[in-house]
Amino acid sequence: MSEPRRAPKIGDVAVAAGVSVATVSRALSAPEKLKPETREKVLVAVAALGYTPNSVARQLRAGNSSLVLVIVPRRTNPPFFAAVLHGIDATLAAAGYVLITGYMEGADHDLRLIELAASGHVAGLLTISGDLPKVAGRSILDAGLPAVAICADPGVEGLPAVLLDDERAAAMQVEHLAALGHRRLFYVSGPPGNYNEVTRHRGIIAAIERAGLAQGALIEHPGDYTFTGGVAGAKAYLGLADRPTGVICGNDETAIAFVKTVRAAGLLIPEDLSVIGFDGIELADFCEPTLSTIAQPRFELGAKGAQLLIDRLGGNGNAEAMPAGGRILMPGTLLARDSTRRVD
Amino acid sequence: MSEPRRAPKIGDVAVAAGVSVATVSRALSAPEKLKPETREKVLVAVAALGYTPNSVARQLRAGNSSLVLVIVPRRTNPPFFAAVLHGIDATLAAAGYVLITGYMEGADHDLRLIELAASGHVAGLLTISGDLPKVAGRSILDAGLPAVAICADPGVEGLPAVLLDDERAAAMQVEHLAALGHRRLFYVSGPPGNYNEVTRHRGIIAAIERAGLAQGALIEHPGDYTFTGGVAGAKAYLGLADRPTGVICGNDETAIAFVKTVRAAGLLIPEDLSVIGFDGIELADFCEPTLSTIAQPRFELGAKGAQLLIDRLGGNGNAEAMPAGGRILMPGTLLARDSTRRVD
DNA sequence: ACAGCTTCTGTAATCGATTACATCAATGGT
DNA sequence: ACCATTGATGTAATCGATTACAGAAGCTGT
Repeated sequence: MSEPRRAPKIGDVAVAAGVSVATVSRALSAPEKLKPETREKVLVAVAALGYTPNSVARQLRAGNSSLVLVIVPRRTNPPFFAAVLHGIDATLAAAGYVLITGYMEGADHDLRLIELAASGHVAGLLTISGDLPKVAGRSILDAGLPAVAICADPGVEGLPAVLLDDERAAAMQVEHLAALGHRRLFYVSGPPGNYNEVTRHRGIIAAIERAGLAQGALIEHPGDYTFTGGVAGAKAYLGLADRPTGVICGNDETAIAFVKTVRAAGLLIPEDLSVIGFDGIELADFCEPTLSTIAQPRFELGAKGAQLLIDRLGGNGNAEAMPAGGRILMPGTLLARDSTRRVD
Repeated sequence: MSEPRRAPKIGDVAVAAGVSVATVSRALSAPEKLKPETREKVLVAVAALGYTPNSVARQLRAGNSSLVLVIVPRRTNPPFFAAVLHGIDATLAAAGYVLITGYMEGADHDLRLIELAASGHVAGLLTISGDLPKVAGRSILDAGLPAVAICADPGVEGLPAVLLDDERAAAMQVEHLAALGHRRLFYVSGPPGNYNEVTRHRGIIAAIERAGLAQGALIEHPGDYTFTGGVAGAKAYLGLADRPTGVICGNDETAIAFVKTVRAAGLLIPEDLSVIGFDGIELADFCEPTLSTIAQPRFELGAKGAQLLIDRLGGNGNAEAMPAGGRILMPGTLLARDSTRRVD
């Protein structure tokens, strides 16, 4: 194995080009300050040596990082978060930033994320998890990094957030079923206490009142946004003496598992009951029957959140992009497909 | 808004503890060299000031990074890669490393990854994409970082790889269908040229020969490991004059979309045809009918690959963990479910 | 021809840690 | 009682870049 030769440093380039290190540095980061022919000489040397500036050193001196840490909840809903991350990454990359994903996991692990945030490596913070890493009294926000929340609002003062209008979107689930004549509803929720769950629940309750449905029109079962949560919800539903005809699920995975389970028990969808999901992942259009759902603008949520962070990093303390209250709400879209229909 | 006070530096701690900076540094990274009471004094000051070492400075001086860059293909198969990433992250975290995900995207974007690898920030490299970032003659491997490939072998000399035994696993797909009496097969492949596709294709051809099936027993249609690829494959299948009874799909998403599409055309599964997928994502057990597939040990692939990299980073040039040839193959597992059955 | 400006480039300080080396006190062997 | 050894800590060099400041060279106007 050939000894991988030492990476060239700025001094090597300076020697090769016959100039000083300052000139090399300027050739790369402030070209307009150099005589064109000098710059050219340096660039030739850079290319010849295959020089890449050591950005650790650069960062130590100049204090500007190009890394953005994204806090992602562990192990739920990969197709959903993948799309949000895509939006984030595309936007960050266009502005020259690099994305680091930090998965929430548990105390030990989260502590590492907190230290990473305080370590000086990271320029800014995005979170698409409602729960921020917080260990032994230390929060990841203590580092004082510019931060933006996406998809879920951790409810921290002064933390801007780009959110789906969850309350409205959940109301749309109810309104869709109510419009189809369903008078009693079953709801397989998200994890109790979760930001999205709490907000959507509020929207559901309000919509039920507005639709003039009865007091006890809603039967709830706690879920967790997973397939297995959907199965559990379906079993609870099947055990009911008098089953509602409309079913609202906290997300698409829950809905798909719910559908699968009640069909296995002999029920027909949408003949016997209607089911509506939430999120609008690709899969919802490839399951049987195709799933009615509320589509979130996943890519756009990520992109918008990333853009907001970039604006703050750029030092533009512009209120321009940021409405009062620090929240941007984006609308969900009803996709009416085969899993819901008019009640007989 | 209160001015976020300047992060404390090692000098501040030294003053607070009444010792020198060297002592503070040692208290944190080589405690055994200090008198216990001195160390204690320093730790108290550290806690009081909420000091976190600036790891940019540490890294510049000591040269040891704790970041590992993982190259992930863009936008295919999130549930699959999420599980592999989970295995990677869990293993890295246990050893004190932090994961950076770099999505492959296109020339501009990939160049940034190449520069990141050369920038000194990163300790090592993992790739779960068969294609490595390579732009204008520069490869991400030029930086000379310790690297390990997972799931797909980029075919680079000296690059260790942790792989599924794709050839064997694909053969199992054929064997499963052949054992059920299917004599003619349809194959919706992965992207032509892709490492996994090429390897599995070889396994399929070999297994067909061993099973004594006829020359033209296999009809192939190129896919791309996505839902839409599965739909396209199904349409091609439906257009066939004399349809094979056994269908092999490149992955589970392809299979699910395939199933959905041919059922919509009125065919019954498994009565009219059997379909087998590949990967073993959760969803395969929640679709209709449940999907027979080859499960990959996703978490373990990631964990094993990460462990291999950690071993190399630790300086243990131990051949112990690494067999000759630099490849570790892990077996797939046949999950026989409802989408396949004995041909009538 | 020379003072006063620009424009370009070089010298050296600096970012915040780690660590080689120096220093000093305490200990032990003879 | 003295020298060698060990242990604990401090001083200062160092990692590889950026950048404030200084100096040199080239113009301009009088």
